[in-house]
Amino acid sequence: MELIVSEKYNAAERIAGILSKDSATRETVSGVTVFKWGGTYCMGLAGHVVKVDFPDEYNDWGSVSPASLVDVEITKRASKPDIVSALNTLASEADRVIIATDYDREGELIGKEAYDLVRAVNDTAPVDRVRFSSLTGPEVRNAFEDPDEIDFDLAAAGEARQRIDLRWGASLTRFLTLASNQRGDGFISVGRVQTPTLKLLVDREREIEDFDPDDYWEIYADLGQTLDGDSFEAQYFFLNDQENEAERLWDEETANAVYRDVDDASEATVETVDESTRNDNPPIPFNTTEFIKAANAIGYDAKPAMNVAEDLYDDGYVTYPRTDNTVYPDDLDPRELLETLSEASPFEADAEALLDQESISPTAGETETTDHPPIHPTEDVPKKKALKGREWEIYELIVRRFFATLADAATWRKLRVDVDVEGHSLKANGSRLVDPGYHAVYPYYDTGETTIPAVAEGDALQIVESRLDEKQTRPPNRYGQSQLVEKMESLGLGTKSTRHNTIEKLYDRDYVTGNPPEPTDLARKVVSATEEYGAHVASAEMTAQLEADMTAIADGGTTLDDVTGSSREMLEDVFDDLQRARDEIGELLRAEIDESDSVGDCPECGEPLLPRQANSGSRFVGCNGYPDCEFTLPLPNKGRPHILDELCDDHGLHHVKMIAGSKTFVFGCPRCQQRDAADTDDRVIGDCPECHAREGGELAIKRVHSGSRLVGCTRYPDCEYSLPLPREGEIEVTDDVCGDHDLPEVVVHQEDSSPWQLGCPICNYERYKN
DNA sequence: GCAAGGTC
Repeated sequence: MELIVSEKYNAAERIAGILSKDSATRETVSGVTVFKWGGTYCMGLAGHVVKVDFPDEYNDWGSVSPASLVDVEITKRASKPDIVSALNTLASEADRVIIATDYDREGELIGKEAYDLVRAVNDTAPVDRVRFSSLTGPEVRNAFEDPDEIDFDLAAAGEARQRIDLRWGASLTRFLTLASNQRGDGFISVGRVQTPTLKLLVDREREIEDFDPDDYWEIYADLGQTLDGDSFEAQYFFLNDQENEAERLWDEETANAVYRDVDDASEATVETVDESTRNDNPPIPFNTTEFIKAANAIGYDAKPAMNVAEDLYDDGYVTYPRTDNTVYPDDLDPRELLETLSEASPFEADAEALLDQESISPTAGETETTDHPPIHPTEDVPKKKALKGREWEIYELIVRRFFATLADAATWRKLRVDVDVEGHSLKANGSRLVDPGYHAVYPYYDTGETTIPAVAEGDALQIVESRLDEKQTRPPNRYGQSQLVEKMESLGLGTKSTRHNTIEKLYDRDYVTGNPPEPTDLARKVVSATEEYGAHVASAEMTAQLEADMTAIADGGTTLDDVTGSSREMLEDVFDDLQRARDEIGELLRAEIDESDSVGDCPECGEPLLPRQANSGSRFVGCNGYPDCEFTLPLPNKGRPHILDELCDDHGLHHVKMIAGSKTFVFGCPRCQQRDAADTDDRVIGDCPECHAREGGELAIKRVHSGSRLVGCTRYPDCEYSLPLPREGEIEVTDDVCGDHDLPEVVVHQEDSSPWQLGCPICNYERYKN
């Protein structure tokens, strides 16, 4: 017996129909419908039927540290038990198995998963792989006549993605969730695709908030043959330094001066009249992104649009809606499809008009793939009554887009008139649609015309009215859903099948609200936390790197283990930083800030000031309003900060104690410490042994940001030479000079103890080292 | 309860 395995039910049905010449019968195996003819069975999977996961004992978030997910083995288990069971049953009896999953990377992995399942119950039957670019008779028959082998390297590339996504996503999600004491469905989710997508929205929101508008002016005049007849609008322009045409005046004085001239004048003289013809080419075929964009324009969000398209596909009315392809395959005969569509009354006239064109040559986009054709209607045309309102609306959009890709270009007549007013130039642009071309069958684009009357060079026109508009530059707009899908596509984030789902997920997780999606406070905090501590997962760069690695795996240039191994090392480093900053991250993410955690109110914005730790490990007091407010104060790096009840008389801030075992000490008011540090002028005590000969660097006693002191080179950061000094006590620089190092001897005066003869800082450091 | 990717 021979077994054919395809990626989905619909494909299995088509393949069975083609290969059996429609003689295949249905049978049910383990509750799954399969197709049978002669000695052949054909079954469809449902995409991935196995799932990567951690071992069961790692499912308890409470008892397993998120960091341990970095190293634990990843297992696979059946996620579609019925289908796996049907495959087992059929595969165990098969003498030959043919993998016919989609012709793309994920299809190769799904095929390899089926191969593993087959091999578990049957270690002898040969397993072949067939690849075809469309589910049509010639393509499919061709592929089965000349079968190939599974590309295990390509499948391994897909598996690398699975493993890396699971490890990073699950471990970081658990870490952030637990660190912020979130419970239940309030978990804080991050991932390679969703977090950079969210960051796009947050970054744009930051841009909008930070936007500083500029004033500018525009000048308009309404011109007519007579003062009370028809008029048209002309706009002032000038040539800027680059000799480009500009309409915006950035200087109020100039704007007023030009406007006075125009306003005082009563006539304009026509200088030039330019007439031209512009071709307006029809749009490219629908891939998923183009479809979502068009559906968006008629009021559908990304996810609902895809849901309707998937329903239409299931009913057989349109081709597969998840595709990157923008080039119709050779086996699509547009004329034949037009004839079929013309038999359906609502489209008859438009289809006939297209069939009457001199030639029919479809447009094509830049992306051509091998798995599915661009979205187009099938030969099976539904009656309008058979569909719900939304379904018909989307179906009509797909039919009309197909029409548009076959239609002629539209032609516009453009008219440009330049006039002179007192030495100033004004222009008017008119446009008229002389041949509607594809617009006749695709009425979704604006074809508004701007009319300008016939004028000739040298004509004098009346200035009916003039206007000085004061305007301001505006911040960028938020991303709309379809723009976001396009941006994701250009960055390689997600796939045709997932982008709309990822956006939906951002809504479900309370990361965005409204439309266009606006990021919530939680989203800003999650993005800030991941930017600071797990930057790789917040950046689209991770995907770019993964794509490159997957290509290398597929080409045999590297291996799955190498790629996942170095990814794990990187994740380990991320966790080193995360563990150190766990408390700070928790505070950052927690919705309500506990007053007892705060040093006081930020003098700049009033938000609570909180002890934090940077990626580098260094501690500081930061404003909870970050990143909007960047106010900080120093903290020592040694020990954990503890907020005391005692308040500073000068600044009203709590004193801070640093808990560090026997080295525990009271740091005091961070603001006083900052002031004192700033007041301490660097005292030069000698030459830098590292760089004085070459660069003239000198050694000075310094107090650094954290409040600790050192002897360091004045050329820091170019020269990093430094020697330690004690934190506490007043430092006296004596006149005694060390014979070995030519530096003064130092004495430290501490409260409650006799002076500490520290001596030459270099000698002191040598002793300390030993 | 975690990701992203298939598909239903």
